[in-house]
Amino acid sequence: MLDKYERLILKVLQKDGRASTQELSDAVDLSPSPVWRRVKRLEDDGYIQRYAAIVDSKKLGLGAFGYVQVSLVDHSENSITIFKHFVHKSEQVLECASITGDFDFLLKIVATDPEALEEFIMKHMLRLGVVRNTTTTFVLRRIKSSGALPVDM
Amino acid sequence: MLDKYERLILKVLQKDGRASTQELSDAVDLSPSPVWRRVKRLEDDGYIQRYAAIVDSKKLGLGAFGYVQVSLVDHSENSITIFKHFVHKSEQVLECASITGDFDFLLKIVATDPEALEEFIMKHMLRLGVVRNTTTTFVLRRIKSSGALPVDM
DNA sequence: CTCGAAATTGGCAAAATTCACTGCAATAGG
DNA sequence: CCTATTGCAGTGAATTTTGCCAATTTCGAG
Repeated sequence: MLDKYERLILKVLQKDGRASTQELSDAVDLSPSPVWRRVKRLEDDGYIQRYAAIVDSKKLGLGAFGYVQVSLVDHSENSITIFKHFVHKSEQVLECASITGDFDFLLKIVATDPEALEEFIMKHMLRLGVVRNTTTTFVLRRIKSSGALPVDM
Repeated sequence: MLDKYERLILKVLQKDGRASTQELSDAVDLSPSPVWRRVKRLEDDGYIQRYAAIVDSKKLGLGAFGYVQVSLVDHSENSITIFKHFVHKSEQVLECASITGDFDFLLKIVATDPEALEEFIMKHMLRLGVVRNTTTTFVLRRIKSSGALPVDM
């Protein structure tokens, strides 16, 4: 599957997505050409989906995070479509997953402040007409965020 | 604070962290040099914290995600330190936040499969001796993940 | 409100570095 | 001994980075 070099490369690239072939070569202790071939393969085969700049939320004035559990009024095709569409078009929804338990979805929401967060839920989410019930959990402090995926070694 | 070009640049770089100055220049409709200066400023001022490769979890054999709410046995300095240390050293813990509500922390965990996820909680987290209680919510399907932060425009 | 000086910012061009990418001989591993 | 992979070297291109001048905006004095 993945050899030790590929695993190392993934590890490094998750921490520094702009590492050049040369830098990777140094970090991984393998000459540039095989490193380059591996990176290319990792990209082509979809191990690396894309690259992204990680932005400081506070600097952007986004000081409030919350997790919102959502249950829908029904589970018709239509309701689900409406809700998913809302999730995808709303930039404030950072993550969304369907989950086990009493609720259908768990969303991670960002906003400038707690009031704005509540407003988002009230004014936008509940107005969809497909949401039966929600439970909001506010983030007091972010201890760890967007940790890299573990690459077994 | 941030002008419209900087906001656009952030928007693009969150989607493509490897966009070159030239590419940004085209996307933002501003010549390369001011674009370059802006990117540099965004990096130096900490708006851009770092760059990262986004890796496909399934390809790595990581097929199980879960959200785990955790409450500690007490809130002594010591217990909190132990728990936080565990969170930071555990690669399987992708996110952690202290939260409002009945629990103290909400963690996002990844594992190869549900059993491995449960094992992680049982064998590793509960063995810390500082965890009183946990509630695990399994992710059935990821609808949206790691969406870029909204940059007001 | 107008005018003009100062400061900021954009655009162009050039330089220098670095980078991606490709053959090929050497090498290692089975 | 054969196959797969490495390391090296080279090449051409793309990228970053800097300096300079023009354009634009800002802002205060009149």
